[in-house]
Amino acid sequence: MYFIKKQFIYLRKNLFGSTFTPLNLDMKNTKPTIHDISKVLNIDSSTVSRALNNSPRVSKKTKDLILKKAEELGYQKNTLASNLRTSKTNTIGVIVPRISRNFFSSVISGIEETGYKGGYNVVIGQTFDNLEREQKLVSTFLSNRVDGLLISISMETTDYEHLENYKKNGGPIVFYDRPVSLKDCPSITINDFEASYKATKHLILKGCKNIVHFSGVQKINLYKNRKEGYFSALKEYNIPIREEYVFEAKLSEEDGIEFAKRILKMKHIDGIYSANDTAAISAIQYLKSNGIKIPKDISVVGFNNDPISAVIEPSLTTINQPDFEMGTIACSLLINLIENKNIQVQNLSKILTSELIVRNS
Amino acid sequence: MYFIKKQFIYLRKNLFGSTFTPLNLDMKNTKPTIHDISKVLNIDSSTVSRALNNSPRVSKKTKDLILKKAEELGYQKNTLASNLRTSKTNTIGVIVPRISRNFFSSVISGIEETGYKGGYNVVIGQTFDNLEREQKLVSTFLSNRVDGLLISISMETTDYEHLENYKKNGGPIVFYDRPVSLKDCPSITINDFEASYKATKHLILKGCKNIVHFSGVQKINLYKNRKEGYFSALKEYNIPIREEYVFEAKLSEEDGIEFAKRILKMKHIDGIYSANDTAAISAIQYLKSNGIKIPKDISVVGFNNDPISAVIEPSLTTINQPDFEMGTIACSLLINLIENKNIQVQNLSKILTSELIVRNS
DNA sequence: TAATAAAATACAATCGATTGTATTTGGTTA
DNA sequence: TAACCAAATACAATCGATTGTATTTTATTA
Repeated sequence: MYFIKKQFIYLRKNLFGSTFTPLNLDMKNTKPTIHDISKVLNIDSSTVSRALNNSPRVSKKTKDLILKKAEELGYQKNTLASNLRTSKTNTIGVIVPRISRNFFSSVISGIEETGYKGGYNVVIGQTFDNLEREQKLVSTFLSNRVDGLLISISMETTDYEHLENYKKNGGPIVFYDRPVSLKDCPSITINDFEASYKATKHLILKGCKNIVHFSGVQKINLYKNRKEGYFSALKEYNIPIREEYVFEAKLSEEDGIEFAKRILKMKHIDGIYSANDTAAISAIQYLKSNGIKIPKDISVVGFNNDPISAVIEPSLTTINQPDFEMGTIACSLLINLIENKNIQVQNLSKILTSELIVRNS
Repeated sequence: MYFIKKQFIYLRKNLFGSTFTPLNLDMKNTKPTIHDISKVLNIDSSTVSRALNNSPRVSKKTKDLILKKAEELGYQKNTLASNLRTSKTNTIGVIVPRISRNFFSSVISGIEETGYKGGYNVVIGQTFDNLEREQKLVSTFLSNRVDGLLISISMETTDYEHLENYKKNGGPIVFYDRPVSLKDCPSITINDFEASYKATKHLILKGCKNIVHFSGVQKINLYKNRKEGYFSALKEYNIPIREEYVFEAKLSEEDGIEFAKRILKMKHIDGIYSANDTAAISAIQYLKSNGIKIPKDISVVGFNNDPISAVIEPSLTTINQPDFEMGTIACSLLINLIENKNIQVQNLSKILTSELIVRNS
């Protein structure tokens, strides 16, 4: 029996073209498996597996033998098989609105850094702020058995069934930047309220009386909090709160231009606090091209500290967020949840602090 | 036998807490499989599998029955098992120097777009221009049995063993932006030579006589080609080629500043042609802060058409590349290679055309 | 109605690694 | 040297879906 097996291997390795080759199929799949190693060395595949995983149940002598042969044959573990058996993929799914936004790509870098250190692969998907895409991504991640999910929800997301489904059948979820209050799902966010308060106060102290606020979709807590912070500063300085001073949109470049047009019509606006830099910057450009002097006529504060904000003239006063750090913290928290199933999820959420960067706008 | 099986299912589904439950293990893994459907309906699992894959070998009647029950049980295919059996993952691996660069995130968007349309998941990894990271990523993609690879190599990559290994044991490779001449691996690039020629010519026609060139690592063809294009324009206008006018580095922000310092020392430089916008922009800023007028004293042309290039003052003349398109073309070519194993790989490479965008620098 | 073809379904092996249990080997003690 | 224990290894089931082959059922024709 042993001899036959050994001979079989021999044929397989050396007589490809020969008529003696058992099956042509063998030519396709030349990748060696633990069974190949097992047959060549006449050692059971279970021992081979244990040796490759450095189990204490295998003697050093056979371990060396197996490792050497594995190297020699160019063996590489078939992760698919391993994952199937252990029902663990060592993969983290990341869902992000769009990677082209500097803030998000920095968060991703933080996530990857921590993920790789912890032995996890990181898989990234973009939603482009589209709900359908988000659902599809979550579903893909679920059927690919990603061990856990890091997500910043899309602007269109109001229904959380896909997330609840993942939580139930997939694994833990950690929200970052744009949280959702879902049972047992912690979130890593920044102190939007305080940051907004500081930003608005900065404008007030510079003498602005009529400050508009560029805001995003209110279903996203982050934008609500930023609006509240803006209100709170106005209140403190006895400036009347006027709902018509709050502009809502997706805060794209086009939205910024749209808002700038509105401001020109309103005539008496002297301050802008925008919930992101993208809209602030396009608004500044439009206003400048229409003869408005920044900051003489209108002062502007943005949010995110995009690289462009330092380059535009005048350079943009904005809020800097600990983006990379947000990624590392969210990721290590998620890994913690994946590996310690019985952890208490209460009080795991974290609010990071951001800072106002005063520039020339 | 049948009855026992059926009863087993019954226990499993309804008597969780009961002492009659066969095994506690069952409580962990509640995700239904085709075997669960098979048992409940008393239909063989092979038929269930075929029904779910809409095989013509199953009658419409049983198909409906199975699909309904699958829906009812909340069945979701275990992709791991499927992938293991078919040894296909329907996944494309993308390796990118860094996603934070606008050019690359646009390429990725193009790749995702095409990938999803073709039924492929897209997995992204960043190298940060580090060889070790690149090798690790390729190895991870290989052992995760990604169906094909799209890669823009890192600046440190001079040895291609990891890629050859993937090609041999993994699947097809398509290069984009930064190609490597590896057997049977086509590439999608842009006409760097012509674009550079045009950019340099533009500076010459504006009256520049002493034009320096910011270049990248010469091992990367792209930078070599851009340098050649620059030389070729100089030659055509009988401007002496001076090797000391070519600055080489990784073209980071810091490199741009470093280069600007050199230019200040050289005194007589009146033109800069940079192989990317990042370095061009930081150089402009440094030069401006040192009293140089752009473009009066020194004219500048960049490469990439980063969003910042339109915002900086003066706005930067640069080369716009069809980034999104590069992604879609590279991806559909790769899918083609994955699905048609016997395709002729000759002449599949493609060179896209880019255009000079004249602004105020 | 019997014979036959075609359609529908069941059987069983497989993908490659993991892991609980059983068996063998080698060393130690009485 | 027999008895015993621990270390090392082998056996066999399993993860969940797929797929070639065999069998059963149904429909069709003579």
